[in-house]
Amino acid sequence: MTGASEGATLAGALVRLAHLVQRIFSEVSRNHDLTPQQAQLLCLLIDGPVGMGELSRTLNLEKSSLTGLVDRIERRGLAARTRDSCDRRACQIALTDEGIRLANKSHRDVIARVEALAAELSSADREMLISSTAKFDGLAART
Amino acid sequence: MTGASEGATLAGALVRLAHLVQRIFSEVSRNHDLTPQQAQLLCLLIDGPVGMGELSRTLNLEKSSLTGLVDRIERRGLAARTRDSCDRRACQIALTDEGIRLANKSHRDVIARVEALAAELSSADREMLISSTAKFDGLAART
DNA sequence: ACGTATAGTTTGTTGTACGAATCAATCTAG
DNA sequence: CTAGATTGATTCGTACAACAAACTATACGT
Repeated sequence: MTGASEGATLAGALVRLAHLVQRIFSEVSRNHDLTPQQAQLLCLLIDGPVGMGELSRTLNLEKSSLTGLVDRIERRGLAARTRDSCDRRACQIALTDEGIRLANKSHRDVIARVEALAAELSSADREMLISSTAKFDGLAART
Repeated sequence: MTGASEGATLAGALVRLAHLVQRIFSEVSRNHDLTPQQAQLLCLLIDGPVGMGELSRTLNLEKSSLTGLVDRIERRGLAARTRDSCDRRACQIALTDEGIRLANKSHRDVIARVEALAAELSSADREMLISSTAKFDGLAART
């Protein structure tokens, strides 16, 4: 992932950055007794119930993998399946109260940790970082 | 991971970015019949043999987890353990010829995919992205 | 109504990751 | 120089993650 002497290549910097974010995410998850995947799922549900199909797409997970993940999150009482009224095959995954609590806490913590790291950057640098990464993300969205 | 309506927050952009890099990494790995973890290990060994201790630290993995990962990579003939001459407890993990081939190919592919995405950015934007992410990585290194 | 497509689950397998216990080599006091 | 602590790595048991293929049930088009 690092390796192969990339001093200031774009890819190198981005890969290191991804690794870093990943680590933060893992640590935060662990602090809340969640796996990174479970925390990620919770965060994805913060804005409201989502169907399995959409989850599968945004998480890049096979439907079968997702079933298990949701099973475990449900077994812990953090979310629940509710049958979709329009389509009786489909279901929506919604956070429980406990799930909302945990999701918000995790989300908040991740943000805090990232912001803490960035605290030493000048606000100009922060702006640049935001705009350039956002621009990059934008490119990817159209793929 | 996304969720919670962060329009242009720093953390939000970085998390999305990490997710994106992660996805690229997964796809490339899969194309070479590797898991992301295995590919990451291979890339880490490109610059030469590394000991278990250092690997464990840079990968953020418990020693016991690493043992299994190296086992599987070794079973596929991509790397080999060699006892350290100075410390007979320790061992160095070195790529085999086949491992070198695969590692380089994977590494190259990841870079290519990232660069392809960034190709549409103006060179000024690329420069900004590089310098700002590198600066951020630099901050984290001192943690 | 029939066939096809879609949404999710089940099943079986491989890989990932941890912690606790273990083992051997090394280091360090005394 | 040896007893005890430390360090580097493996083993074992367990839980989770991820996939593919096969399957169930609902929805939809003609």
